[in-house]
Amino acid sequence: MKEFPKNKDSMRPTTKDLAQAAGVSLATVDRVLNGRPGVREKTVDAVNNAIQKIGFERNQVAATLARKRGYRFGFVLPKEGDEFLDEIMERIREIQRAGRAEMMSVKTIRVDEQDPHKAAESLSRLKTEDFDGIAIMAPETPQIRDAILRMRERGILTIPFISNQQNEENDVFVGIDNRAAGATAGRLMGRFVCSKQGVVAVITDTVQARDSLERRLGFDDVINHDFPNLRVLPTLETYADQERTHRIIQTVMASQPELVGIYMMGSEARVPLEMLSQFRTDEDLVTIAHEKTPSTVDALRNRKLDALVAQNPGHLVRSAVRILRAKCENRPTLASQEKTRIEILIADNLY
Amino acid sequence: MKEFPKNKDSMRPTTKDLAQAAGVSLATVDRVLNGRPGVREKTVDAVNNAIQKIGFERNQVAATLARKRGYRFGFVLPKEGDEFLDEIMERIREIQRAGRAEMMSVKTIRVDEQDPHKAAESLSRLKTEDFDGIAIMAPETPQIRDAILRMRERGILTIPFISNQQNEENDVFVGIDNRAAGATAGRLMGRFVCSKQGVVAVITDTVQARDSLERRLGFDDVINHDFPNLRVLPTLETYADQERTHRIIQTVMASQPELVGIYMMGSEARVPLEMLSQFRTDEDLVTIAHEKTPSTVDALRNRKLDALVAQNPGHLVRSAVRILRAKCENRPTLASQEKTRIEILIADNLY
DNA sequence: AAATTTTTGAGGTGCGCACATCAAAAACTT
DNA sequence: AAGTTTTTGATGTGCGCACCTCAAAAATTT
Repeated sequence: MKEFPKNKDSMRPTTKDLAQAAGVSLATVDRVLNGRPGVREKTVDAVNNAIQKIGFERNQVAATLARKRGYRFGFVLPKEGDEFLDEIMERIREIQRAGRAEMMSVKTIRVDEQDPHKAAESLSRLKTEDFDGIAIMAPETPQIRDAILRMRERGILTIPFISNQQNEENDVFVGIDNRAAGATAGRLMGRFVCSKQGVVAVITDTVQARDSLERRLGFDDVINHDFPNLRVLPTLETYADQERTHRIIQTVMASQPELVGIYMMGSEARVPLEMLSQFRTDEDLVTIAHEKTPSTVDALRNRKLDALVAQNPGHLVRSAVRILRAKCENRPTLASQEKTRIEILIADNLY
Repeated sequence: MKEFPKNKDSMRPTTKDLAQAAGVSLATVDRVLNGRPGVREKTVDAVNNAIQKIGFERNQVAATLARKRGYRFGFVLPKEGDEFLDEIMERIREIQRAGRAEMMSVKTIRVDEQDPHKAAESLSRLKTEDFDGIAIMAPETPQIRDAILRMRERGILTIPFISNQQNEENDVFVGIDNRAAGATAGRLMGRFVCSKQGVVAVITDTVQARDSLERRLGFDDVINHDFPNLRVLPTLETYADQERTHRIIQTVMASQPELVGIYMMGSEARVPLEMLSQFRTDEDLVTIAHEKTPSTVDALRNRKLDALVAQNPGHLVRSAVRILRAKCENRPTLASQEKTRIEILIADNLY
């Protein structure tokens, strides 16, 4: 005689039910569910059919508990960074604290971005035994691309983080579409300038980075297509150097009387903003920058900046972790949740 | 002789370690952790001190598994709704599917918004035994407020969802600051109009809803303060009636030659947008609406709409669930994650 | 001091699954 | 047909905690 089910929720089929439905033992169910070897294809099919038939879904809570060692993820980040990177790291710290209760540990690995060889070497030191998955934010250099490929060959799960690596089939990528981000900045610029004739300056750290290139493309697309009254100057590179930034801004302000807008295209707007507030006399100059950081927020509040095109650092970090975890557990993700939005921030929706 | 720890991760203190550190039994630890009665205050303190001392943190994975009946949450939603509500429901469906694997069930309860008595009655039928927590989206009427208070007295965990209920100490509220949302719309309107002289029309379903009132306040704030060239007309109410919307828009277009902008303040922009595309001749008319829905997205793409001020439905739903769950598990939430952002959408960042 | 109440301890059970071991059965080889 | 390999089954253990019962100990009352 069968026992009564303890409650309605417990009606969910378990591995035991699955074994029975498939006509195999629990051991075989385990082998199939966890992809262990030594099972005939026929048997695998039988189990999979039974999964469909009874609507079995693995209880991830029980599975995680049974794994003992929870999940261990890593974030590879550049050693030197700007305010935006600080935000990212703060969010990683948040998830480190929150993850403990859910048997998840998160570590950061800092690599030297300036030296691709050292960076690649750091990557090659990462061991399969220590990580279930790694999110990598690194510029696109041959050394690093190779290092990532070798990591994959070693069986480490990796996903690109914020800066995309080109030739990968991008089944996943945590970050924004930089071309669309540039287009967004372009349209805001066009609308805020208000059909005045004029020129627009574009400033960034370096156009070497693919992100910068893509943003510029998107920006130009929109301006050329929809705002013929504006002319965009060649991109000015600061090389993250304060002196140089100073000179550049001084020069462009002096030599371009028709200047109506400045687009700070890199993720480091702090220094250009400082310079700008020294020179700025024309209250009508439209300024747009990227990323929400203490200095951009401040500038937005003080009307030194008109708009910000941003990606949410907390979302980026949590999305990376969710995606890695889903991959480990062989689950799909919620596409709608993992698409990182291009946010527009003005003084009123700074939250 | 002590055994070796199985691995580094298992070094996390367990309830057993806690019991030892506090000098009490496992049973007492359980009583304290789960707030069961019959423990002297002194003992409770001893356990809490030990928690601090050894850095104990309950393993939520194990706790959830041991609870057997996972978590059961509910969403109270209006019976009749617009496209925005459709989006919300779609996201609830998503989380229903995803929640199964994590021992979480989510149900929706539709109530008649038009009839506060019936709505209140529906609420009073909800039982403690069936729900661990409920998110409530309902207008602010005395009957409903009472019903919610009585639910709380019955010991049901509730949080306001999207439409805030006034006099609550808002320790939690899932939704946006509508005043800031209105201000955001106001600034976009002001900037997009480009210092032209003119009047702006404001359309909504009904100004009865607190959301509408607050948005209008924020909108007026910004326009009055920063855009003296604009004059905002009294709010036009459509009562969600197609005929009436038609008349209203026809009238305002005909009687206001200086009309430079229209702010569609409610979450139902579909009908006004349809009407507008019939009448609109002036390409310079600036139009701003709320919420990302099929019709607003379409309008944005076709340049019938200049900007959208929106809240992300998926985020709202997931945030509500995370908050409810955290409350059940007596955990804090990540403040940065649960603050719903006021999004600005234009044609280029529609993702 | 005895009776009563309150507080605590000891111990067990099971959630659903991962992971391990060993033996038995089935499928191929020679 | 005997041996070899592959596949499957039976069975156990434990992850960390919730939840339960019963008895013992401590505190309080009479």
